[in-house]
Amino acid sequence: MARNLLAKAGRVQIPPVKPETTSETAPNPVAPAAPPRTGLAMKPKTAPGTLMGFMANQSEAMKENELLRTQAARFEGAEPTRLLDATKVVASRWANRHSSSFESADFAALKEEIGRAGGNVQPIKVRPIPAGSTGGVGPSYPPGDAMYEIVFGHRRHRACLELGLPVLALIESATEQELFVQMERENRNRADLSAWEQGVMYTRALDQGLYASNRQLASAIGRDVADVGKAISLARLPQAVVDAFHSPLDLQFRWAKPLNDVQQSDPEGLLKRAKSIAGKGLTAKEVLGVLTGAGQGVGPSYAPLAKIDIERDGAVLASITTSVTGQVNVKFNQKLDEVKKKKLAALIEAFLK
DNA sequence: ATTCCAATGGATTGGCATAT
DNA sequence: ATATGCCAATCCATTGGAAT
Repeated sequence: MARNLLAKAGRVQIPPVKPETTSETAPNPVAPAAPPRTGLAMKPKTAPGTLMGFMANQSEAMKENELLRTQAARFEGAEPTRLLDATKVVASRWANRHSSSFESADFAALKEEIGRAGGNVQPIKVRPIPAGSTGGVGPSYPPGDAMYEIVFGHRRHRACLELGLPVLALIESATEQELFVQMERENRNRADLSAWEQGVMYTRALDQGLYASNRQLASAIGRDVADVGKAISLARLPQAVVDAFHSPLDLQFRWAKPLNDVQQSDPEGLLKRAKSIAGKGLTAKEVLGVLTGAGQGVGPSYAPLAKIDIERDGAVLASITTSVTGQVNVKFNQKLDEVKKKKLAALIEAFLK
């Protein structure tokens, strides 16, 4: 399993990434997450056995040459961390952060921490935007006015920007695809990017031709194509459907299928229901239940989620619950003897006919 | 020119394992 | 209990070559 993943990653020339640690400080010419990859030079020592075998057959001179190239490549395009004017740093065009990401308690805590420290201790990563070129967003920048595009660290940058502080950044050149892959990996390693945000990022990359297919994209970022597909289908849901949730960040991977089933079978009904509950303060699961048309004879029956209690003299004897996937569970709050169980089985059988 | 067929690539689905 | 990651099986569409 893990081997499989490594093989995939190796094929698309992505060196293993170890998560950044908070102890990292400037200057650090070697980006931990992104040694530039150029041809053979990027092959790590931990490459698959086939490569090891190949290397073993090289002459000493060739091996030394290879080693030097590898070392040189690690510094190629890399610069030490520097304090940059936060206003000279822009989000990349692949930026995937929804505005809610900057309104959460998490972000407030991060901002406060950065404020206390007088800046971000853990550097963000940026790449220079060539003067006169169109950067990640917006128009081109005048020559002489150095601008940078964020590879990762959007939240840290945003915090510094709002606090009026300079942002500590590691500057490194990167191609469009490298930028995308690094950004995606960093975000996913930090596990703070929602399914929907991931989908938006992937959708953008596909729409702009960065990758030709879901499969190629998934392979490039070392992810399963199934999960990429789920994220994308969430991101492609109509805006009204996304708006029905308190925040798009509430959308879960596993809801992609039920929502898309309804989108296929009853698009008008879906939109109607979505608009009718927008801003009503329902929980995400309740929204899902309404959107999937449970109990309305429309589309697949997913999740009416409300619990039904069967009571007598004020005591709950049994209750019926429904899972998000539509499984109905009946729980008895008392023991049943064999006779009653058999009777129940017969009742259920007759009921399901 | 048309039809058939196999190979290939891409996407979806459902199930299982693991983590939280 | 739920969310997530991973995978095999399956379906679908496209492509290219062979046969007619």
